Amino acid sequence: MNASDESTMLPKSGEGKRGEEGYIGYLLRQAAAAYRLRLDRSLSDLNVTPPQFSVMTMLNAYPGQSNADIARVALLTPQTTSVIIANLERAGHIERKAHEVHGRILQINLTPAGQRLLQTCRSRVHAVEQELAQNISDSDVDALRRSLVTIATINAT
Amino acid sequence: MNASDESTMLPKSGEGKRGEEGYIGYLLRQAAAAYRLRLDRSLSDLNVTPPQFSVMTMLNAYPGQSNADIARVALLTPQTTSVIIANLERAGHIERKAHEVHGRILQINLTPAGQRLLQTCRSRVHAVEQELAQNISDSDVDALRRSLVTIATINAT
DNA sequence: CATTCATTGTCAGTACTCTGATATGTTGTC
DNA sequence: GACAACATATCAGAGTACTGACAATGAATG
Repeated sequence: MNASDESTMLPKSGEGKRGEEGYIGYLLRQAAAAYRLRLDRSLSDLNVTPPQFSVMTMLNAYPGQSNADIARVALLTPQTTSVIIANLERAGHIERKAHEVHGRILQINLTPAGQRLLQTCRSRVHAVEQELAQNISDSDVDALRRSLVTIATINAT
Repeated sequence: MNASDESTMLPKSGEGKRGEEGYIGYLLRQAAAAYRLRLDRSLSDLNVTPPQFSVMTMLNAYPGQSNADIARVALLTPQTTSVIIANLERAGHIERKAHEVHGRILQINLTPAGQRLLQTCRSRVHAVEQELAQNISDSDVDALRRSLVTIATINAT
């Protein structure tokens, strides 16, 4: 049951103010949440979250980075990445060792188990990505990527 | 200082795999995080967060909804909106009262103070929205809205 | 009427993400 | 060498968001 008697006044998702006429921030949040949820479920049996997959992908491409490096690349704060990296370390997917020269820096690398896990994750993520691309025209996908990069870059502190 | 000796190998944000060629989920997450951060800072002196603004906007448009209603409209779980609504209630921006007929439902409404606050928030959010729209072509904004609605709606449970 | 089912609200637990603050290590300047 | 400036890591606190589980209310079915 609905709380109001005029429950028919509630627009359905994707219509009116809740659709293409709404705030961009609102649409952005919902789209990101929906996509993340799909990814979440697709990776849930592997006990890997989308942010963890992101960090592992970066460490695979650029091994030996520090927590601060990861934070810069991911456009996140060091405190945030610290939590994600701590969870990855606890699960045995990554290892940290002190930098030879710089005593305070901790260099991070994927463990062999982490590399194998990353491979499995990658195919899952690709599948979700494919599914998405099939529901949007190619030209819209191009515009989408362009716009998202712009939004992410405008005020990237 | 950088953790690796080949620090120049790190691509800058918006370039290569970190740009228009990367995962859509990755771009989506970064764009949503960047936009949310801008909104966060623009509203910080009012002690209102973007999700709280969303909920207040919905309650203004459709007064008397329940927590479960809000969750459905916002495409979030009731647990999530419950926390947001509890914070809004603690701050005195909203009020909850039992439904006359249905004993368990709690209907939510903005307080007068909450309505005034919403007006202030709205102008701030509009400004951020304007700033964004100026950096993206009109046709790309249209495609962006279209794509975001599609993504948010595809598997909206 | 009794049982079942769906809805509502909420508790507990986990993870992600921010701000603010603190301690430690490196570098550059005097 | 002493000191200031910067980078790194980390602690604490708050808000957002999920899954899983539970009790209470109302509706539907037998």
